[in-house]
Amino acid sequence: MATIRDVARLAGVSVATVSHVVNGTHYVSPELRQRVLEAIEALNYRPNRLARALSRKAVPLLALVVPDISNPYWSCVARAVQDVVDRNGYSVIVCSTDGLLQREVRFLQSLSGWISGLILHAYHVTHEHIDPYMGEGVAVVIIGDFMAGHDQPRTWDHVRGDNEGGAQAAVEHLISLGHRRIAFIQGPAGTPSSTRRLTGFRRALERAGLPVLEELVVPGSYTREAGRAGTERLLAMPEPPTAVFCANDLIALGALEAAQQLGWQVPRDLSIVGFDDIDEAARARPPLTTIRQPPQHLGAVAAELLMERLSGRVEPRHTVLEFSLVVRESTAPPKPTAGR
Amino acid sequence: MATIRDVARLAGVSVATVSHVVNGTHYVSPELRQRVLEAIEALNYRPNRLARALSRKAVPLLALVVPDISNPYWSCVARAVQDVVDRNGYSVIVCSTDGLLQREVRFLQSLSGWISGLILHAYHVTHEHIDPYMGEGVAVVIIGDFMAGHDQPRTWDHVRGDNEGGAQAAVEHLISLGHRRIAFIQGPAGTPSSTRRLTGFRRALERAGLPVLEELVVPGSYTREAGRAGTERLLAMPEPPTAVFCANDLIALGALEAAQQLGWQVPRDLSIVGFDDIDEAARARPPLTTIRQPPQHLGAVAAELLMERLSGRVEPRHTVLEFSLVVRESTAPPKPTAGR
DNA sequence: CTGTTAGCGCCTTCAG
DNA sequence: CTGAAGGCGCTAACAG
Repeated sequence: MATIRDVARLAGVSVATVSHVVNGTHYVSPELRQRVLEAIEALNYRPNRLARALSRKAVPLLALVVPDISNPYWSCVARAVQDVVDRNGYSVIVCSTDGLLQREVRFLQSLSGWISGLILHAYHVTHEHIDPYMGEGVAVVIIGDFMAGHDQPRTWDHVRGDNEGGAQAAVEHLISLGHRRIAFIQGPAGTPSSTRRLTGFRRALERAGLPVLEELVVPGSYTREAGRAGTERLLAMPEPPTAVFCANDLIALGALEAAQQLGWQVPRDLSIVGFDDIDEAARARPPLTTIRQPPQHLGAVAAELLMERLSGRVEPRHTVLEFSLVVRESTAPPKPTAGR
Repeated sequence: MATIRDVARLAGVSVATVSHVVNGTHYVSPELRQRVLEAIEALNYRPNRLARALSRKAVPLLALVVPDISNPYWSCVARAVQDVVDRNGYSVIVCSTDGLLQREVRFLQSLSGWISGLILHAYHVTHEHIDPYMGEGVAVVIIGDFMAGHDQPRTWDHVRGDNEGGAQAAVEHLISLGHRRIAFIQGPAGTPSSTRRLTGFRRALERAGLPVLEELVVPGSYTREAGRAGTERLLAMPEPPTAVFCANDLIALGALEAAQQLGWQVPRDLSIVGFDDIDEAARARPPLTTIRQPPQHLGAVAAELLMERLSGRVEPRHTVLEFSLVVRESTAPPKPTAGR
């Protein structure tokens, strides 16, 4: 590997000049510039990124840690992050943890010291896990809720959606349509987002003076399959629900498929509402009523917070994204004869 | 951040001594050792990985680039790689490309210069993409087939399964059971693995003197959903196949579900065979007949090749993994009355 | 505008 | 066994 000195020697200039043309950090006369460029070409010189980072005291590498990059929600977040970050000259390493604490920690470990910033959706990980690995130097932004009962992000930036509020609004929409037997298909057990969406679900019911029917709250995960399974189970009940609120759009999409396959018409026989408003939600047939909290927005905001931090801001910022209810065609009043 | 000099000063020793106790690279008297350890503790000293890497001329970071980490096949490969690599003191960054050339290239770009080794399943990427980014210094091992028609891995290590042979064996198994109308649900269009499995499928048919019925070769992707969809399509034909060979186990699992949901009994009404033998294959009901080519093996071999390379081997190695046909309970002779 | 020089933080001979 | 000194490849002041 050729070094900057080799280039300087071949071009007959000093290393500083080479550095300047490489980094565009200073004016260099066209002639010298040309000679330098030729030398670089001839030697196939590539700056050593390690040395550069050590010298600049700044690593142009960022990490994004999410539970499941194959979930369209997260891949959308990732894309948004990359866009913002690219424009600022950083690269980002995306890590998928499958929601496993062990893998979350492992990533932090192996990344520690190699990145200057981190965007993290923490299923499990909390301050005590992160602090030892990510010291002073690194900027951390948390996306999504921390576990309830744990310390909330303190020194870091934090951006999250309003899970409780969104869930509540979704269920209130169903109630206002006249639904009384409303089911909830949950996300992965014990995760902050799903837990909070459940809270919102309960609250809406309580506020309307409706009972929370525990048998209509079924476990799940953030997948289409879980939506299918949960729906099949719900619709097989002696007294099935007339509406189902799903912890995210993927679940809702699965619910839609399952219901249709079983011969139920949506929304005539069953209303379905999702959460997030991923791209596919609008493309479903019927298009999905959902809580809009676009992942690209989340990703962009998180990345921007990170950029700000990296360029000097010190006081932590805590952002709650706004949501909106998007009423499309998967919800309608229940049939006059309740149940089936 | 405390540096090694701070520690040395506080402990009243030289930096070399600190370095030796940190790295266990030399005997240090118990007394000094203790003092150093205490200083490290007191200062919360952590070696700067960048500086260490620059000095040692060796980065302890590796990357694994795969199309889809949420696919159990690849996550299994990843786990195997991590195990091997961990034992050797390396960390590995896992990147999921979704099979997009753009993302493959982007990773190479951003990783270039930060890793000392790379394990890569290339859907699209070839020498011309990789060479510019991964120079002399980095060890590359390719897993799986390169695109046909492109240069095969030259200077790098290469480990792959026998896609053609495996597919051929699978189909021969079906033929030997008496099947004549055999369908194939493909993987993603144009990918090396799926293309080669199709070749094996064709060859088995041809060798047995059977016609290749093009309408029974349906497009797909390496997902359960594709298996479902393909199967629904096949079984809706006026003259449906009596057996279906799936480009991987995930597809086969989807096929199984779809067939059962449509009221077909497997294997009585339809034989199904998969490829790979992921863990779920044996747990399916009925357990899946498949081509065993265990991903953990692939991962382990790839990682070991990488380790060897990193510790000095120079001549490239090219390994073809053996496969075996695992006959379980998803295949049987066709019903006497062919078709349905 | 260009060249010289002193680090960045660590490792590693090489004397003592 | 321990400490001093040089170097990894690059950047950034600071002279000239």
